[in-house]
Amino acid sequence: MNIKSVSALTGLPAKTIRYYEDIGLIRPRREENGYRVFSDTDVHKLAFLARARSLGFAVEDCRSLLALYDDKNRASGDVKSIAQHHLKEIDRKLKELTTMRQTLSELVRSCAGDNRPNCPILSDLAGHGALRSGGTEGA
Amino acid sequence: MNIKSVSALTGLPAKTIRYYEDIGLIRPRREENGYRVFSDTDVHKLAFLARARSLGFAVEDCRSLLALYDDKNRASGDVKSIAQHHLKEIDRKLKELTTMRQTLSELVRSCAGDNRPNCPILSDLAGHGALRSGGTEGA
DNA sequence: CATAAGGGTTCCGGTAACTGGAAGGTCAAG
DNA sequence: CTTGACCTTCCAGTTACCGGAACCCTTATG
Repeated sequence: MNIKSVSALTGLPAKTIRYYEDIGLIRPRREENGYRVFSDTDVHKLAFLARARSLGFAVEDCRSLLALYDDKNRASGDVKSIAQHHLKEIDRKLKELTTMRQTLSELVRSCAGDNRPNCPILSDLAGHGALRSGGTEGA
Repeated sequence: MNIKSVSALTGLPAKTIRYYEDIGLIRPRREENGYRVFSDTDVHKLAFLARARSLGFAVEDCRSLLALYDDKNRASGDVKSIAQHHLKEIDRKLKELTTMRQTLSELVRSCAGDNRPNCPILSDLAGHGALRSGGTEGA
């Protein structure tokens, strides 16, 4: 199986597949002419990676997950631990984005969005920095 | 005002302030000895940038926003347009993260997380790639 | 006067996870 | 023999910085 077919099969761009080889996530054989040859196992691993990445796992997490997957003596606790950590990260990002969204949507709502210069969005951006003092010189 | 004070005042690391100068967001004067001297205007701009960045605006958006802020003949519509675009991006990310969170939390919940190897998380990652066919060679 | 502390400066490299593009080899078809 | 579709490697760029090295300036102190 050549890279194009694997790409079609896994949904991963060929560039990404080469990259994954570069960083040692897979080790496809080579033909005489230098072309990569992907075994079913390689394809399976790539599909695994694609799925894990789509769930937002970092590539290094994916490496660990893949290793655990290969290890038939693994403890599911190790897997769960990685997933929980990732889940926390997601929650952190969600919280941050939600806060941003809240503020930003209020600002957008309050802005006329016409030809006039008056703009609550800019006022907020400019005004929030309540600089205590320190300015001893002019512009 | 030297960089340390400005850093304390704006909450931006000195490194970041230098970076913002590098990419042309501010242009502080220099003393004879090469030290940066920040005017009140510089500090104000940096506070503006800090606030905009905290709302998730990309640095290039910040550049545009700063330009609009400086332009007393701006149209608030231009500002609003940038903000709305950013808001859409935030919504996109929120949606993506929410989907991830949903799947991931189910997987985490379903995993025993003990010493046994059986793991629904790994099963999901491995199983989702329903490879249609194509495998003509073994590993 | 030497030096140490605590500023400041520039420049280089690294981060995450790829993506785009150049330059060029391989292979089957016409 | 050339065209076109593959494949290869390698280099650069992306985003928004951070860490660290190597070095300068200033002031205080023994």
